[in-house]
Amino acid sequence: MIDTKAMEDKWKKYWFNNDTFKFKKGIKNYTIDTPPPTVSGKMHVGHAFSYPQQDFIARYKRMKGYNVLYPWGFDDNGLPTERFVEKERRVTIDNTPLKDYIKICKEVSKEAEKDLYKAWYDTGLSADFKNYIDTSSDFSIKISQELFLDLVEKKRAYRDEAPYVTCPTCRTAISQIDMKDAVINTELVYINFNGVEIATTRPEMLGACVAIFVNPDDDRYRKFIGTEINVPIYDYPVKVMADNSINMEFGTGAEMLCTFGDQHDLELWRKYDLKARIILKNNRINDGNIIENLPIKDARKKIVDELINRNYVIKIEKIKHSVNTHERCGTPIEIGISKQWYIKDLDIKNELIDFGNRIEWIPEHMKTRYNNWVTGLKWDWCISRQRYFGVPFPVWYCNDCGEILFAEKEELPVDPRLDERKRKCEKCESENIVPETDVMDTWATSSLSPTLYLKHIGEMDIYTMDARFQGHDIITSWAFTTILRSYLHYGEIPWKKIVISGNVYDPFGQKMSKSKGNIVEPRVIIDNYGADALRYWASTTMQGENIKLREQDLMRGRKTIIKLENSLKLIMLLANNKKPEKAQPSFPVNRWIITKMEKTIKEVTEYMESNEIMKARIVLDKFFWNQYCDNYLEIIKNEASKEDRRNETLFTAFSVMENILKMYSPIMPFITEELYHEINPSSGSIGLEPYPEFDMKMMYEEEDEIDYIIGIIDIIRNLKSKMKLSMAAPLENIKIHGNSKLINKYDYILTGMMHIKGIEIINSDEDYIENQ
RNA sequence: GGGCUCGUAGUCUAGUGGUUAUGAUACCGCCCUUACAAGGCGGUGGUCACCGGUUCAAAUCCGGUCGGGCCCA
Repeated sequence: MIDTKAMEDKWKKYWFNNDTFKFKKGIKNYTIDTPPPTVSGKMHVGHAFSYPQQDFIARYKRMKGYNVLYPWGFDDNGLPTERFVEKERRVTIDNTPLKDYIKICKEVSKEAEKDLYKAWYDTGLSADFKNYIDTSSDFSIKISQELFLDLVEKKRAYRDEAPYVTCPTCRTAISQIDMKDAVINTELVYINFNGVEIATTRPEMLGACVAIFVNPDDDRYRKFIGTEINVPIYDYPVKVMADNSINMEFGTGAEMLCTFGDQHDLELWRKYDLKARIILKNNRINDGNIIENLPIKDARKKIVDELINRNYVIKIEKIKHSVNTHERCGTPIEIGISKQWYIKDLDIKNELIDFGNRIEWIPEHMKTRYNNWVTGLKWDWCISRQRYFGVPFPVWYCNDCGEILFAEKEELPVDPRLDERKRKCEKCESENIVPETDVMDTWATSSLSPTLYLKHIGEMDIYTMDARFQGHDIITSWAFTTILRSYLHYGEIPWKKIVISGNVYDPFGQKMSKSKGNIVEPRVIIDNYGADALRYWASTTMQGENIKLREQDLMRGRKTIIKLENSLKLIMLLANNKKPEKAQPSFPVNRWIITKMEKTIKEVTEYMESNEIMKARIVLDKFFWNQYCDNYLEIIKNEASKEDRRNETLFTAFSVMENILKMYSPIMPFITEELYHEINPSSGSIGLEPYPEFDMKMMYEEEDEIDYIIGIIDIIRNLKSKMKLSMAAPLENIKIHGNSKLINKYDYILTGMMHIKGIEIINSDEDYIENQ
């Protein structure tokens, strides 16, 4: 049996050394916006499932004569990389100078890239691995900064002192994209607010209270609306106000509005243009009264004790409560006020929905998620992060007059934090200049992937790529921000098509996770079954559907590899290892298999064109296993020994085999490359051969006749099976009832294949066999 | 709470109005046959989640119920 590992290594090397998959721009181009995997994680089986799905299309399009741009990249930018590096090297920004910190981040991600690179490379992807990009490289920083300046020019990027969402653990601003809901156990404290009873989950924010809110339909509080009452302990007056969004069922139906307890506070604060009392900063509360720089938990205890002492607390209730948290670390978010950079997008929701509509979504219903997200946007996109490893803002500030100073395009990439160049304020000539110390959100660079890939090869003129492949979990981040940036910079859609892949679950439909211990590594699958089998498995589901990882599905791929190998071995054997001369099909059996093949080519091509890989593969499987192997090859074991039809039959067997290999090659590139070269030793890669074309002229009317004969064969097989005979056991004398004209015409097929010694044919409307 | 999606043999899955519901896998029986036992041939196995409606006709369309999954609050 074939040594899968050696074979795969051979062809990977061949493709790499021959630049087989290098893009050369032509007239018919097909461009793919590859998701750059993040270096902070491992390649998991979800990747091993989704990346082959884009490779199927890349390889198919290449064989269809397109010049395919299938680039490769790594995302090693931003907070995920910082966390990864801090864990690997035990460095933090507190014990490392910025310059060294950045250097270490680069080093560690370069190392991680090497391992990752191999993992992806081993799945047989036909991406241009020689020529990949990094999102943290000078090249990427330059483009990201350039396009940031473009947004500044277009008045789309702005800096503002405004409420912002922050993660106290990561000590940085985050955006709506980075938030996730979580249910936590907490206490609901009922406080007597000098006459009005309010309930709050955040009593520590009491000193930040700027209003009391009730529902206008709430009879209990109607008489208080418009009046002022004093805040307990702090003893200053706040107004009682009414808003429909207040839930009468929750707590007492009356809430205190603090700057800022949660997002709802912020919404009402904006709506009614209230004052701010900021007492919470960096996870600590400082109210200038009874709490001096205490962490939230301690502050909460202190204020509740104080309220109890002064008899303000009515009761305390334990509840489950849903809060916003930072997705990456799980810490509940805080809302503060500070200066941040934003990209303005709330005013173009309609345009963004329209762009979404102009892109083909596969599966289509995934567009709804995008639409829901865009419709539900509440904040402009905050792109500044108080972190260190990322794309720096090309920005300085004048300490004297406050002017914002932007870098010139010529000096990009630039890192104002490290850059030594002297600057003067353009407005007041002051030399008292300070750099912007924030870096950009990773999505601010990832959202530019089409630009990064195309600029990298200097082909921006083919902008609007053909396809983006990605997971549904990042529709609201990567897909959304890419569409947004594409709209803002170019006024063009980023791609014509977006293909969303599903998730991988364990055999019981459970999500794979470390804690459950049900993680399977792609490496193990490749070692046990081969990369082709892994890819075959990835082709067993419809686009966008989830998949369960089950051994038997990998087995099926493995079996197909073996079957392909053996079927070629058989025809080589029949041909004494000599390639037959070219011949036109004239004998019925050959015409039959060619007709079946043409039908298969037509169907497979149609399915490949519409991204329905699974259906294409099922059609091909059926043709290969049931028609070519089970019937055609069985028949020609005899036919190939007859001198007059030997060459034509073998030629047909080989050419059908070649087309089978070609059609399988996008899914199983290794075994098909191997076998194709066995037939054509001097040929180039099968991945660059033309895909089989449907030819109407190759459809022959013998098809129905042979189909009928195969029906008769099935009956004989059934008979032999019932008689517990081997298929090779001779049948002495049988009577065949059926279409005598046809059976007579093709009796040589029946007798040869089924080892029949004596045959009697009786005309009948019904097909059946009598054995004597 | 809102949205999306799924529910078809033990398991996985195809099937968007029309014969007897597709295929894989598992299971059972037979066959080592001049490629392949990780093979071939044959077979068992289904109230198409439930209720109602539209229709000559529903797994399929519509409404509801129940149950899973995901996304967003």
